[in-house]
Amino acid sequence: MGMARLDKHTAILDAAQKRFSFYGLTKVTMDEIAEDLGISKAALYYYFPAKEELFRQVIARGHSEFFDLVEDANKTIPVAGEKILRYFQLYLAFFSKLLNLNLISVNTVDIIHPIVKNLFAEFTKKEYDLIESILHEGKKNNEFKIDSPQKTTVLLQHIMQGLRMRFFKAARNRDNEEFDINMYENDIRLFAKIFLVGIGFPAENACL
Amino acid sequence: MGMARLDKHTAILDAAQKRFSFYGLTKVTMDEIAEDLGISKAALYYYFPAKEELFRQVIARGHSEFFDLVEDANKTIPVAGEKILRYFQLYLAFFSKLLNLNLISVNTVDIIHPIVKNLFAEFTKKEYDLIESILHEGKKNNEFKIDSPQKTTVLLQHIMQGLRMRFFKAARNRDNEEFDINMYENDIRLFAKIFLVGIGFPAENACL
DNA sequence: ATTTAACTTTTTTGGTAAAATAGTCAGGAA
DNA sequence: TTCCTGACTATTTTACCAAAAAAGTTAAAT
Repeated sequence: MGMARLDKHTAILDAAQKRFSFYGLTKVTMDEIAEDLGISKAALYYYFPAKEELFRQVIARGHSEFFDLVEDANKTIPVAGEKILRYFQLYLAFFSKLLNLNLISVNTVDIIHPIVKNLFAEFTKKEYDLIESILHEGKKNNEFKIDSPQKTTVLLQHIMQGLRMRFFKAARNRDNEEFDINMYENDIRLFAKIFLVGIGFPAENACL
Repeated sequence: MGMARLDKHTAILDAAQKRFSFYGLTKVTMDEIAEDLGISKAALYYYFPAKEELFRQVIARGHSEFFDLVEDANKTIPVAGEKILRYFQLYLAFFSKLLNLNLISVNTVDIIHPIVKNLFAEFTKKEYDLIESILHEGKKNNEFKIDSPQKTTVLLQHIMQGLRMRFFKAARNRDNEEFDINMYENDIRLFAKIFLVGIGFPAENACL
């Protein structure tokens, strides 16, 4: 008595995520994932045509979950400043989760796989649209004092990416005594505060 | 009739810098540097006991030059906000120079050489003291509204490092259409603006 | 005190066979 | 048909080693 096809799909993604998030794309074999699920490798290939595709879907699912959360939040928040604040929080929670599970390898891998690159580009694009629309809205409301929502969005993304990358790197060289997820979280929190005040949103509200 | 010992030292550092800044530590041989100088490799070793030490001194000299400029500037500027602004400018100029000369390899090298690591740590330490003292001064003057100069300094450093690292990475994957030193410069400029306003320094002064 | 040619030692590179892993297929069970 | 398996092939990674390159040394010359 088998599962429905969709459940099976989900079960495979879950198992794959468990492995990938611990060891990264290259250090996980399809045999291992199949064994975790108690099926043969060939069965795995019945559902997923390639390892890379499986990996891609694991990451894509994570991204979707994140953006769903963000969009839900934005529907219920009327103030642009609060939306940004909420975005920072969700972003932090999302990447902290990935970090704890060691998705590190995805981001620090040096010879960047084209798949990862594309996923990252997609994520960045969606994130850009999201942030840009919030900043634009905030500017129209006179909540924010910014010249260019576009340029500010780009900067914001670059800073977030930079902090993340920097953190991943520190995490890899463990000898680095400053390696600490709290440091990353503190950075993001303090940055959110300074950024919001810097673009004209009252500091008192920035209780991140 | 040979040069004075110190001039020779400097000439060697210049020649080495030229090579290293184009090709990075690993892709330059001592024979090449010696040939550039028109001397034998053994003569080179007479002045510098090891390749790594030569490399170290090239970088250390660059760092010294940078900090000398910053300290000179700070002596003549009374306002903390202006000092920070000037720091951003000098920082940008310094790393733009390194970037043009392709010191990239130093920063993107994956198996980070202990030498590079130490140099970087020293740079970070000096930079920390410098920025922290400016922020502290600005807080005492009521120029800046910050809770913790220490934490703010750490954040500032992390953001600058993150932006730099992100840029280096983009520069390596040239296919990345966004690779552009102007983008990096624009980021720094806009960030300086937002940061200063964010910590309470009047925006009008931020004419970076 | 400086420099060199010739030397030794260490590191990097290139090639290759063996092992590991991705991916396929003919057929069997549900 | 839909799902799955064992046994297969094709590709990639690893482990090894010898040759080449580069770091570093030394004895002797200026």
